[in-house]
Amino acid sequence: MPTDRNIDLTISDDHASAPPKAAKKILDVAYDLFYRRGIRAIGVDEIVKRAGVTKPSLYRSFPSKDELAASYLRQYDLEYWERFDEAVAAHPGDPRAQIKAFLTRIGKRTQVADYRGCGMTNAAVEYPDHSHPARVVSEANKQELRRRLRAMAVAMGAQAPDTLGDGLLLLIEGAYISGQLFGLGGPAQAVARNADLLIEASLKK
Amino acid sequence: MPTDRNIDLTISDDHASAPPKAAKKILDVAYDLFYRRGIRAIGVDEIVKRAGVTKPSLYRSFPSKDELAASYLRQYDLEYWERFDEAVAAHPGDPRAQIKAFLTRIGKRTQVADYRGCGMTNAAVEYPDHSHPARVVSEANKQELRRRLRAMAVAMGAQAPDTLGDGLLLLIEGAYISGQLFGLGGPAQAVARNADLLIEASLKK
DNA sequence: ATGTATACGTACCGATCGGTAACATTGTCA
DNA sequence: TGACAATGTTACCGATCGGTACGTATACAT
Repeated sequence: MPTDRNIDLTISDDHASAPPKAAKKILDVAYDLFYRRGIRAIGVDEIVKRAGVTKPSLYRSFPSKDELAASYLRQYDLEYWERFDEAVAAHPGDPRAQIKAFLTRIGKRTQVADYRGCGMTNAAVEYPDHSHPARVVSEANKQELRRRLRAMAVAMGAQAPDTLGDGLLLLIEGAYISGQLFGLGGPAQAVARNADLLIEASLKK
Repeated sequence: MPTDRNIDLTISDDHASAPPKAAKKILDVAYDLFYRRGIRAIGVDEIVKRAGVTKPSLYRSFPSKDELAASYLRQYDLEYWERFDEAVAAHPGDPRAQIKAFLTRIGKRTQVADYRGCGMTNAAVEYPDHSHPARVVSEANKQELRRRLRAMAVAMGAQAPDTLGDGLLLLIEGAYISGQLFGLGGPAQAVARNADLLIEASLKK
């Protein structure tokens, strides 16, 4: 009875057999390690050790560490938009409330010890080279975030929707970063309030 | 930005009196490399090679690579507050104009290819461990930034000065990060405009 | 049972990591 | 001239880096 991890996965994963594939265990462990401690800081040896597999197994499922990092971010991307869409779905037709819900959630998440910010943002900082596989995923995620925020600013009827959308993006990125810089009681807890203030000022007149 | 800091070295270089200090060459090169490509990404071998010195020379001047990184950030800190104080000095007694000047400058600096954001912020992302020498310097710098922004929000007569100060910090950090994420035409160019909007909204009533 | 394909493990690779020991060379000042 | 401090030279350390050659175990269809 070696592993009790990933039991939650079996909920959607039916059949009696279906042994937990090495690739999934590797990606799960890599996700956690890469996010919490950084991609460059984690070696493949530690990943395979914590995943209970061996190195060749990793390289049969992923062509390289860089591609494993990109896979981690693709998974991150999926879950990111799930959270985003949840905030959107909670307030249909009310983009201002959607933003507020999303930012309130971010603000809350930053108020925990050892908060590590946004995996996408962190990866971009770790890899300045625009051609790095991980950075490609990260940049695409941020472009999409910008697109959505600007669209919501339009829907809110902002005077200068692109400016407001970008302002919201700046606040969000600032929350991610200052969340991990300041820890509890940091500026990130004020992100939703400031965003609402900014929205208010951008709709005026 | 660190491009002009080597000039004095080449011009005033030795012959006459002082021998070229290895420590300075090392720190100059490390500054440039650490900032542009990241601390973890740069090995000591590359630093000494580019500095034209040898490894023992590095370790006679700096106890470790981590301490060299901290020294780089201490230098960064000095230049950071120089720039900040320039913006302040340009508008005596007018904190709102000081902020605007500082943010306008940041917004401009982000609009260049291969912009790499804030060295302090980047170092904190690279080293989540709060006890890391580089991170210690980084966190102190950010605490000071927060302190100053909040004080300026008070001076501006904001309704909730701590909230405004923190909001400005979020915008600034967002500009640093999105500057390196989006490159030219990114959201960071709107930082000063959004800050002014936020200030306006925070003074109202 | 047997062949076959797939999954996994043992052991290893060369390169690079941060860091050091021991000694030679240089410039400056007295 | 002699002494000192700073730097250079060469060679090395153990650990870890990302990555792989190659043999072994298991599953399944025939």
